[in-house]
Amino acid sequence: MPVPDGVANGQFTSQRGVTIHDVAREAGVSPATVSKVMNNRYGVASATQARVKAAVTKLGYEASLVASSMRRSSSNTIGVLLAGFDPFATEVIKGISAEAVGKGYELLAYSGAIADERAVGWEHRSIQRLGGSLIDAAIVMTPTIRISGTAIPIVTVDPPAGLTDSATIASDNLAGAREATKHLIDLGHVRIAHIRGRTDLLSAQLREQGYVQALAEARLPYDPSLTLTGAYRRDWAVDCARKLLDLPYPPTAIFCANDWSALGVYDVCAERGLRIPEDLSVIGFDDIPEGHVLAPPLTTIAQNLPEIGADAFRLIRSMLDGGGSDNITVATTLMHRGSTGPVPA
Amino acid sequence: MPVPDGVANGQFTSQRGVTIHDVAREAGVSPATVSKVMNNRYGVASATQARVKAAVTKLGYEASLVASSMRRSSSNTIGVLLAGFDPFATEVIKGISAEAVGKGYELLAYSGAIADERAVGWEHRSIQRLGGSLIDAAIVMTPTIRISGTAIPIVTVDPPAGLTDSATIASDNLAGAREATKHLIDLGHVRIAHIRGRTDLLSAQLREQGYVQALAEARLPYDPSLTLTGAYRRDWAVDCARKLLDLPYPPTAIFCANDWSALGVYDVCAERGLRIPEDLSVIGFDDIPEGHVLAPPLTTIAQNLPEIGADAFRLIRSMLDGGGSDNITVATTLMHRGSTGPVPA
DNA sequence: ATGAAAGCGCTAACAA
DNA sequence: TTGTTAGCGCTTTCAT
Repeated sequence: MPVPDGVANGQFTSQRGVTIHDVAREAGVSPATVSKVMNNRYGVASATQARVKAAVTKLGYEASLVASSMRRSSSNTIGVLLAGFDPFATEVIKGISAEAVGKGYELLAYSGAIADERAVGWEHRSIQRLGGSLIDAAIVMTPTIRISGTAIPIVTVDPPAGLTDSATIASDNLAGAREATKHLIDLGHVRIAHIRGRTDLLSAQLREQGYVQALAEARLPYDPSLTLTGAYRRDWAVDCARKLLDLPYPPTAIFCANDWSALGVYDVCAERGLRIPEDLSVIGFDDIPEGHVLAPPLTTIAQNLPEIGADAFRLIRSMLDGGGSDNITVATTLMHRGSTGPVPA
Repeated sequence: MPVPDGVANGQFTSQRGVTIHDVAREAGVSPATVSKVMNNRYGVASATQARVKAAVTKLGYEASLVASSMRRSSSNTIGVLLAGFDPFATEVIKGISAEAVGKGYELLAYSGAIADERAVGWEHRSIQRLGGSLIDAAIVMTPTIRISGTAIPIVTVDPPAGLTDSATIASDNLAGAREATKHLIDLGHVRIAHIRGRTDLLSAQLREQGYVQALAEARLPYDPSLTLTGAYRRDWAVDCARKLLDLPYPPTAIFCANDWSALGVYDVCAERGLRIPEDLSVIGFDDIPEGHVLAPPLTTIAQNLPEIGADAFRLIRSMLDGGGSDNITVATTLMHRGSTGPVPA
């Protein structure tokens, strides 16, 4: 194994990188002066400035983010706090990142729940550990609990139920669910089932509510036996679909609270030889890539995840500038593909 | 706007969060004792321990990552350094994150190129700023330059040309390109063009090399006029495709260095009324989602991005444990979809 | 215009 | 068993 230049022993022990003291020594000035030059403060002779800059370039010095953010109040960095880099979080991050370009902030995505199994409360830990020094503000992705009493501005993406007093961004789950259900109604369906999500999550509550509203708006009867809990899980949805199809008067269409649940419905149709959409219409929510490659491709309600991220970034910036909190909702889009069709004759 | 508990004025000024001193005061001990309790050091009376723990819980204290990593040598955190959260980087991160679960490390993805326009050299800056204190090691995504003389172990994903002396992970671009070309040859094609990528990148060089090798292995003539530079860009590829099809003896198949280039070929076929694959076979590289929804869906060489991430994590861990550097190559997969077929009669 | 000194929050070494 | 001291790298007064 070749030794990189500048590393003495090929191992990476306590080597600390080049510090402000190294630059000061090289330039023959004090660390304070180097700091002034680095931060463009007034009161440094241009000759000294040049000497320091030369030393900085020669040594490849960059101020340690840790040390400077510890001393300063602001680090110019916005934190994105998440439990793990799942597809939802990463799509939102792409939106944050795109919006952040050229705005003068660095982005730092921190996944602090990976180390220990403390699943609940990771967001509090992450905020405490990074807040106030390393990051000036945080965008928290789908937290498990209410966050309160933080020292920095927080924007919550996909908030838990009951969190309306702080800044939040989420898809318009209510309108999306209404549109999904209305789509089935427009196709002539009258007996429409709903496989709902995790009832402890606000998103699932709103999607169910949208379903109920759409039925009411169309003056269609609401049959409680047609709503089962799939908990956003494919395996649970399989059970739900079986029960639904075993009903004496089964539904002709199912609105699934998410695409994973819809996949479960596909499974059951395959096992029973039911054709989609001829025998049963299926609509999902989220628009995951897996839905595209299904046969037929899944009709679903797409979330605009990058837009959620962009909104989150704009909101956190405005809060950093002294602006107030807000609760933002992002429009969804009906993706009419192959899994929904007219009611069977 | 409601005021979160614990924040005095509704604004988030210099509020610093709860420190070790607050806990010490609350428990009636010294900060050092609190530190010992937090880090499970021996030599603390169990009564004191209980008192400190109670104070910690009451105040919701978590040690500042910045302060502790500044004092310690290790922070237990692995950094993922990137220019921005693009699709390539995020897919790899998913793999890193999945592999990191339960291994006792935190993950910190830092995008330091967003703030200023210093496109080249962002990786050096990020390493200097975070290395040695905030992160114990770094996985650097597609750097623009050679990295050398770092104080911490570095693994490079998708390295630039000429970087073989340090730890690297990349797709097996050579074998993938060979397989793509061979696929076309097996279909009976003899006149196969190549729209190559950015010639300054190692990946593009290897893909072109694989194309040439496959031709040689099949004892097919290599015609330099059939290789044009698309620079991984759709618009450039459009020009390339036009030139290729205007040739007196045009190719019957095109191997594109990436899927974006293949999209450009699709554009040209549409504008000229050429059918894919009846009139022209097209194969790409990367397997981006956009390729799935094309008509016909794009045949391509899929990179196993999550596997690249997982390998990167494993390698960096082994280096942290004193292991040596390595150059790892990850297998690609031919995705035979609709855009390649037998040579036109 | 420059440098000395203090201190951000934490931990390791040492003293009591 | 506990507390005191020093210092990580940096920035910010405040002297000089």
